[in-house]
Amino acid sequence: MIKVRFAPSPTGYLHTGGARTALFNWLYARHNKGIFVLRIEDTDKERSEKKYLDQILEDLEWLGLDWDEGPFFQSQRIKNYLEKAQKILDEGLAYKEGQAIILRTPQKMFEFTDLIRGQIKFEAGSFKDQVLIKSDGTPTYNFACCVDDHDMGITHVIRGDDHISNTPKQLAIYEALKVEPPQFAHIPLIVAQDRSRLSKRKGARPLSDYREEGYLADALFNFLALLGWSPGDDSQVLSKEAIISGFSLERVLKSAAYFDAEKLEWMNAQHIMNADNKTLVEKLIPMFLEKKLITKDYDQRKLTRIIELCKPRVKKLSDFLEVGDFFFVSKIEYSDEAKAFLKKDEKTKKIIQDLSEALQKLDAFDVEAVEAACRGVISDLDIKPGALIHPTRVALTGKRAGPGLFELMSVLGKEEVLKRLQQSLELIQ
RNA sequence: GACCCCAUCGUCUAGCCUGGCCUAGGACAAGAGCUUUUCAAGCUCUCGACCGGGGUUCGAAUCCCCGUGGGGUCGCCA
Repeated sequence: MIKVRFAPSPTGYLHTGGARTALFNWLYARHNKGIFVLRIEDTDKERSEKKYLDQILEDLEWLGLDWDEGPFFQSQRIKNYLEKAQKILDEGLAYKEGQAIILRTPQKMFEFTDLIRGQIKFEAGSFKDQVLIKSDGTPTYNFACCVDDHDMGITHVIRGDDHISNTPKQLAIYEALKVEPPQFAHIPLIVAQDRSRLSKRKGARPLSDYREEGYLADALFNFLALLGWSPGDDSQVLSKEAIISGFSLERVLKSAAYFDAEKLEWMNAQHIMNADNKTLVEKLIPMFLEKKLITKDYDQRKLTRIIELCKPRVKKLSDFLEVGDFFFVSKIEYSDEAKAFLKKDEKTKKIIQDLSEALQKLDAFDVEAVEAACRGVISDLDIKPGALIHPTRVALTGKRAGPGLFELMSVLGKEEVLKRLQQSLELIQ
């Protein structure tokens, strides 16, 4: 049974790099029907914080990376590390320096077969003795990591390739522990724009940022999966299920990738377009409520229709607020640009008036009826369609761009449309 | 500096293992056009890469070697 783990340390928020490591572990587990373990490496008491832990758990859940075991906390396993270190000490493989226990690293060549990179060899004598237990009685990262990976039965350690040089040190520890090391797979890092390591200063953003900005978890999941892995064909927009079934370490690349936010935006737009309206409505309602665009007694059907109309013009969930806000406000705020647009043609007044009259007579206010009425006015006045459509759009929405006019009119409803047209007349001289 | 890793369009990548189907394919971005009531979406097209040099071979993006470039690690941090 394959068993992998994600082992973040709660000394900072989860960023895209960490999330991708977690994702690949999770995918490997799910693809192979294995187990995904979550372990919290909180041996650094100074820097570990509860708020980071909470954030990490929340972000993993949001992304959809559920764990089968844990979270286990290293801070609760200190006794275990001490015992294991004591045993190594008793066997004469380590020595003490003050309270610290230090492993005598054998001066030999260490090698292992990386599942992604193949054979990796380290020259003999390229590392010093390794501290196992620090003077304060807590284990070092490398030691706790080895003890836990073994105790928890981890079969595959999938981690960032910045850990390649930790591997020989850990091999030495496994040797001292007298246990078989797990298999290793070092995945390429996500790098900053200048190809150096991702950091807070260099573009590493907390996962929560993406969530708050209105990215769909599935879109980020999809995008992250495609960084360093590909299904082998040309497909880009993939469902979670497709990614799970296609995932393999053999198809993971060796070279680092840059996180292209623009492509993520596109991908998010694709996932929004593919999402069914019901799902979107559910996600959007809290946002609309917060912005006070709707009240608790909102009209579910109308909302669904609005979202359907705005869908293709939106990249992030938050964009729905800007694209579709005019549907909800009781009084349109005309921008200077919009005012100028309405003013520039004296015929506009007549057009709006005639249109109002034509619409007044309508019983049904569906898209077809509205369009017929508009077309009627257009031909009566012998004008180009744009001469009616553009000013009417501005009059009704305060914007020069947006969903199709007839569609939005029918959503707004007869009463509201007439009211807004009336309002706009005041602006037209 | 030492050790280790990596190297295809600006970016993400397919192809590399099992050499010929590659005058290198797709996607994002950019540009042009179509569609059209606007903006999007959609569709079509254009731009654009095998780091360099040596081998091996009838033939190399693919195999080998040497350079070069970039990156990572060298903590009683994780």
